Amino acid sequence: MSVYDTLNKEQKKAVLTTEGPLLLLAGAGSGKTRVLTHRIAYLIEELGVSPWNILAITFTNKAAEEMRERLNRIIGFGAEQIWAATFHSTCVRILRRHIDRLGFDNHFTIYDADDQKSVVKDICKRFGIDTKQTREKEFLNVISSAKDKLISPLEYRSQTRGDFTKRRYGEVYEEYQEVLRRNNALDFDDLIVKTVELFKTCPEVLENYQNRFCYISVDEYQDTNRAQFELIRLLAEKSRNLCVVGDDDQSIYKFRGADIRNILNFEQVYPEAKVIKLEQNYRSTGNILNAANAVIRHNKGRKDKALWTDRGEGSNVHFRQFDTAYEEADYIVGDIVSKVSGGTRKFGDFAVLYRTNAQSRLLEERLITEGIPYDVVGGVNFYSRREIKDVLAYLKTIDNGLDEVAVKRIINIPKRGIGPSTIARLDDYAQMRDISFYEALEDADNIMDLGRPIAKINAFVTLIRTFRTKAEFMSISDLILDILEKIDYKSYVDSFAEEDAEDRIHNVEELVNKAVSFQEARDQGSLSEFLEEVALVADIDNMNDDGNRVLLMTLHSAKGLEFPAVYMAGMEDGLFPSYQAANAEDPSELEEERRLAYVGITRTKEDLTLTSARTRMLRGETQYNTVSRFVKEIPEELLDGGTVWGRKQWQRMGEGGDDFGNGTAWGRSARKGAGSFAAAENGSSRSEARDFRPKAVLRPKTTAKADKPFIAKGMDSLNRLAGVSKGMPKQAPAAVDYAEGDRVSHVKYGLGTVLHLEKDVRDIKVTVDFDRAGQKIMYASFAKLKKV
DNA sequence: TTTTACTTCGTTTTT
DNA sequence: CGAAGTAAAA
Repeated sequence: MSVYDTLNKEQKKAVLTTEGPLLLLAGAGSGKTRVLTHRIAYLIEELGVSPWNILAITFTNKAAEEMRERLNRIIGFGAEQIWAATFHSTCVRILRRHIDRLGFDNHFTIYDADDQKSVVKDICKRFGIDTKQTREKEFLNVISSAKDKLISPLEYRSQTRGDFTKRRYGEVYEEYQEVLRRNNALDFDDLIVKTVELFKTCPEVLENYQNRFCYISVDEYQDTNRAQFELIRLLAEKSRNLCVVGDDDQSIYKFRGADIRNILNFEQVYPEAKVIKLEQNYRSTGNILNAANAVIRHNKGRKDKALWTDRGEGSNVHFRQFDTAYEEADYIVGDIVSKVSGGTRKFGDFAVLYRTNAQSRLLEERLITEGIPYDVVGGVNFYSRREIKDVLAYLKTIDNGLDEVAVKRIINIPKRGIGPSTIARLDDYAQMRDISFYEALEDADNIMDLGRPIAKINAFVTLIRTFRTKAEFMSISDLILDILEKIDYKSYVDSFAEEDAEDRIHNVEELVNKAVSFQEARDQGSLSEFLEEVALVADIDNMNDDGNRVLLMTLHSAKGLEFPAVYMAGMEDGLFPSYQAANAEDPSELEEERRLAYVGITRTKEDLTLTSARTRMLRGETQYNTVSRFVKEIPEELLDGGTVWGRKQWQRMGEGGDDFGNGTAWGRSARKGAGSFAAAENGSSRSEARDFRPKAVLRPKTTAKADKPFIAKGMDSLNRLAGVSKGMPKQAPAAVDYAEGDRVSHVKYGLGTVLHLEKDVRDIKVTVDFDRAGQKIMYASFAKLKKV
């Protein structure tokens, strides 16, 4: 039993409390994952519970993966039988089996935000709704929050009968669901909602899962919404062995429907529930913890608790204020460099956290010029890149012809001369005959007033048919490559994106690689499975910590992670807390921001630095901000304000700064006064070397960003970024100077062995087995492999 | 039908 | 400032 002796008293109690409902209030860094995994191990090894009867739910794939890894390590046998997955993937797995009972086809596709938006856009057009007055996003917000609360279109309508505008929302909601059904598609919220619906309409299916999942645990419980609560409630109804783990102070997803009452009222719903608090923190030093406690104390309506540690005080929390955001970035990067060269830290020890994704840009620019390896988590999701979505739309069309959004996306990609008016005609026809859009395409010959485009449509249908046949026997990666070749995607990309064509092709190659590794992992998974996996990954899931790189991410993405040294940048009122949260009439919005600050602070093990800038460019305008109130909530004795900007000074300035009207100068006057260029250059030219544009050089396009294993290696990568390739041959090389079996090197992946060479229509397809990065397939003209 | 030139508008946060 | 969307021209 020695394994369990490493736990503290409360942790041990939590591990041993296996029967009945259990609420585990686990503060940041209190070892909750450890408790969860040990608890499961205890169930299996000491109580003889079958791994097959255990369900462990998390929010991110990364967390699920970590859970599985740890379980593998501590459980000798059968760990892989434990169902450890996210809410969403759990639901997909269940729905793939049973959704036909709800009138869907089991090959349903999953819609992301883009797809949802185009559905709503289409509806608005048909309903004659002006999307300038009410944006698509607004409708989607309403729909999503209704779904979070398990309110069906019907219920929504009856609840909002009196209100004219809301009735409108109801109509759109209803039609939206109708369209999704026709397209055989589900959005993210539907995954949960439909599973609940399935359980409620098919008791025997529910019972089946109730019998299987005898022990259920849910991580990050404070972030669950009503629908997720209901899902869990149903599953646990029979066994009532439900262990939820959460921290109300870390609830930061209210905007996504998280209902904190799930955790606050747990004991009412489960009167027999036991409650255990974990308050000992094993992560941070005393000063950091006290700072975190001091900040969160300003929130009302939280479960009372205070983290403590028996580690020493550690160093103070650092705070620096700068004139401009450039100087802020400059300082952070410089500080990292000096600590690394001083030998106290390595790059991988650092994380820079910020409120909004846009803030990453400046930091990246500095990091690149300093040649520091870094990763950005988030930003534009890999799978929402235009080029990736194009390819995926082809795959979706092949897999599920009912998915109208996908078909419409690619019907004219590359340009085939099928324009909006033709599509409108096809739409009308489909509507009239009550068939799907794709079926209308197949029926093009019978549509009278179509005219010339008929031939083009037929060609498209034939193309898709060919792909469908090939999909039967081809691997997914080969299918993708075949699609790329047949539609000549490369020239298409060249035509619409001259500058960053290379990056885009690179991204597509990366997708091929993902397909390869997917198939290796799953031993030939189906196309549906691939598309589903792709739809459910978040950016954080792709993060691998084995690179010794500085990490940049939003505070939201940082939840659940920890780092020896953390910078929280942009600690300014108006940015963090955000302008709208600070000015909202509902004080809970500000409290949510404060929890975010709490999350950020508690990511830190040893070194925490808070920074802010007096001036910051936001959408082309200069904004004047005062120091964040969250900084001011930290007691003076825990802070170390540096020599130049002592606390007194910034406090005085902060108070004076209020003249700016909460620190924000929104008016156009600021810009006009400075002249349209001056505003942009002000900050940079004044502070010496900040003007290192042309920006085309440093930041070709956002595409380069999340292309994640991006290692800035001095000039090499700078040249790559600078688009030096522009002068390079666009046309593929007729031959390459390496052959199968040769050793080659790649800018990004390093050394590898050429496995296979294949001549394409206009390029050479190279398969390389890289020592570090594994097997990759790439086009010779873009890969620029060097023989070694 | 496609390309271009111009206008508008926005930033929280994401499974 | 830039992306994205709209109106007009080719």
